[in-house]
Amino acid sequence: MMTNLIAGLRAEGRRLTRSRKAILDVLEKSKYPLSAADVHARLKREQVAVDLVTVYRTLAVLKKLGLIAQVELGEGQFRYETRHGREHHHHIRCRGCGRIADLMLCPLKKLTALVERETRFTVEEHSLEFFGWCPKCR
Amino acid sequence: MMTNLIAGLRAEGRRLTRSRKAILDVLEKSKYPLSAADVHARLKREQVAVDLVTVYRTLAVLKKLGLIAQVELGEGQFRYETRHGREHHHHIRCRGCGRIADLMLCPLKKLTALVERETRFTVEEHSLEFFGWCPKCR
DNA sequence: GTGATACGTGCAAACAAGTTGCAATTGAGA
DNA sequence: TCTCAATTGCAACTTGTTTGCACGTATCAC
Repeated sequence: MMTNLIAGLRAEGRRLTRSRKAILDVLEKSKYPLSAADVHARLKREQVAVDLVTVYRTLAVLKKLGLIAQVELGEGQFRYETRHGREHHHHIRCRGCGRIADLMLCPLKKLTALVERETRFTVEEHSLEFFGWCPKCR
Repeated sequence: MMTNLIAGLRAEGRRLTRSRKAILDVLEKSKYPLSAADVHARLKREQVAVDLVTVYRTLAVLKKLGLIAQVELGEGQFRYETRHGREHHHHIRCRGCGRIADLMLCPLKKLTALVERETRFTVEEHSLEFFGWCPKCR
């Protein structure tokens, strides 16, 4: 949210701009993760003129600040969603219509520790996605 | 493996070709999932002349036949690995060097049932990937 | 408030991954 | 061996994402 945005940007000597606010705002309002093109289209719909390139650059900044998360759902593109006010969660995507729903669960705490022990990697993040058919497409 | 390949192809009125054998073979030999470009490079190294386009088309066929699985590891590209002789498993990828290791575990049976009940989707597949730092890059 | 400066933006162009159209080639059944 | 549809290679294209550069503008010091 805006407080975090300002603080995060400050901390890196970066600036708060109209575009950044607008892009974060679009993501905050969406119920599911958006692609760069999605964000761009929504900004246009709201009469906010921001270049697609700026959307990409801004998403990179917001991601680095930890304000948004990058998600891959088997589409060959990235999607982004806010972290603000949302619990850690995962997604399910319909193979028919592409509908995406949130799953407010994550039982991987213990598993992460196990993975670290087994592989000697330090786990920083994980992604868990389900794919299937929604009621309408079944 | 070849028997499955032949049977699968037959069943769809498709043919067994040198390229298809070679591509499946490359995937069988790899210890980690490969991108289309990786497969292409390895074929070239083995003096097997196959166009990159054919690699893409073949990967699509093998995937449809269920002989290989498509994996996304946060790189903005797809990777593929054989299913033959390998248990269902997941991966961990190093944020430093990109090294990919297999994780021979998957505790999601129960969770899948839970997801189906909650979302009313029919779950067909899931992906679970970890990201972190390998011992060398830490 | 004003000015200086480095960060941010738009536009065009480049890149990278993956796809498509089409003519030439080839596997597999008759 | 012949036939014919499936397969392949090549070129061109599409889509998603990144980069270079000149211009614009937040922010800080005064």
